[in-house]
Amino acid sequence: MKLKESIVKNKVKVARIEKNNLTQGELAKLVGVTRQTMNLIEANKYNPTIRVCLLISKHLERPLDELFWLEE
Amino acid sequence: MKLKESIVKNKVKVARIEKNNLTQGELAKLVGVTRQTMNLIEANKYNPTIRVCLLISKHLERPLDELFWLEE
DNA sequence: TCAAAAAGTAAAATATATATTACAATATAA
DNA sequence: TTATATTGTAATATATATTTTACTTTTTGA
Repeated sequence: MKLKESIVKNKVKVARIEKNNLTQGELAKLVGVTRQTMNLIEANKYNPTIRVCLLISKHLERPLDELFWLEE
Repeated sequence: MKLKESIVKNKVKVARIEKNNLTQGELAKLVGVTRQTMNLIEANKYNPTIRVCLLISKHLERPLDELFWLEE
């Protein structure tokens, strides 16, 4: 069975900058992933796990539903 | 770099039953995953992707933040 | 300007989410 | 009861999230 085609979009980059001007590297470290992973997430290049998303949400102090959504 | 140890918990099962008494199989089909995947998610056996979570959220009409959270 | 920091990106390796198949255990309805 | 639907679970295979390493491009501050 195949997943629906819907694509996940996010506003992590905006929220990260609004949060103390964090760098990608700093946020990645807080969350516990590599900077490259954070970079790809911000660029909507893939589909992170809910644990990573919850940690991003926690450190940026923004609700999940505000940070991530389905496009189309 | 290793992920923090925090574990993702969810209340998909409760929300699924509250939503028209959906079965695991029916929800899985709506979301586009197998029943086994849905079963493992409900049992907190692993860490689904944000896309699957967003699709669950959509079909159960519950916000992500209400369905999934970090424990400890 | 210019140097340093931050961000973008890519290839190969690894870890793990998800599928597939199959069967056992439990709930439900007749 | 008993048959059937639903749920729990397990082994193996596959797809993809994430890491590692490394380099280029862009931004920023002196």
